[in-house]
Amino acid sequence: MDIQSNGVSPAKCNEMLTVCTALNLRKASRVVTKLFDEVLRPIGLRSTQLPILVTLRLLGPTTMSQLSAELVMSPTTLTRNLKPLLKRGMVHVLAGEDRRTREISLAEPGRILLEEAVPLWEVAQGITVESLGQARWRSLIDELSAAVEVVQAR
Amino acid sequence: MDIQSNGVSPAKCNEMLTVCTALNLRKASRVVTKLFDEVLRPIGLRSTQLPILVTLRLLGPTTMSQLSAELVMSPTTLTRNLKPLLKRGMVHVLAGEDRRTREISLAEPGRILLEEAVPLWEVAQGITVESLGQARWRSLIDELSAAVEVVQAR
DNA sequence: CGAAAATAACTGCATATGCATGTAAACCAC
DNA sequence: GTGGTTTACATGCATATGCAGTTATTTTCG
Repeated sequence: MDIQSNGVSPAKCNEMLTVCTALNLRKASRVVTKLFDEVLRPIGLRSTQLPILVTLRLLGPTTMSQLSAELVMSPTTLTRNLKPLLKRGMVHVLAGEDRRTREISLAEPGRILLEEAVPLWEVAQGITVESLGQARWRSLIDELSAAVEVVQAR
Repeated sequence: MDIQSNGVSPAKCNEMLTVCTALNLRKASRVVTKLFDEVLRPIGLRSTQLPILVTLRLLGPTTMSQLSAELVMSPTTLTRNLKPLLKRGMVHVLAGEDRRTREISLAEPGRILLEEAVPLWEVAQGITVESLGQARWRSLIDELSAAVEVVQAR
């Protein structure tokens, strides 16, 4: 509404910080990831690594593409994220039948680590649910799922 | 319920992937960040950098601690995130009166870049709001804010 | 005042994230 | 069946993220 601009208005700045979808997601992501990382630290797992083990347990041997699609993560990122798990012998990576592909699978130590991780995950998960309250938390999860679906499909 | 364990049950794995607060936040964060990055690319700004400029515009000259608290970001991370902006001359970093601190401020090119960024931000923001629908989006923002508050205060 | 404690920021390390590009294998068309 | 296209994955580059530990300064207290 200003006749001559003196930069973006404070009001606009406030609005951007308050309602920005990306910023709010990133902030919440940082805070919650930090919580899960703390709880998982005793067994040396990161928030990003646990879902990889869980997905492998569920899918059985699979390819990079499949796994990255399942995790909604770029194949590039998955390549790197597998490295620490591979170094610790938690997963196997073999050449696939189609020799362009890799066959990723959960190694025995990974299966055991996953078992150890579940109770810790329950703790971290419980903290988030209780902190937000069941109703609010349920709502959050629903909307996050919806967001992933609709924005990705765009 | 199994009498003898054969690893974490598929049902449990499914549950973890579906309801994990950290995983859902990270997935949504990746997808939405990617959208904002795409839209902001023409002016060479990342999703993380825009909020820094906006916050500086709002706070005026400030310190690392203040800025990082405002952004809900570790001071460590802020140190690195400022580097690309500093290299491009978008921000000033001077010694503070208390010589342990730095005085961070928005440089003139940063002020201009911020003006260019606003209409692009509106586009990305609009896409997320429309994709989710006003009601769902509003709800999402509210719950994300709540999540940051309660989990951080924990 | 001077030593210990507290504070602000940075660095080394490890991982996370994705674009652009490279490489190899499979597929497809003629 | 060979040459172009497509597919699957990896690498180089740049940034994002935070812990542990370091350095410089300030504050606190005997």
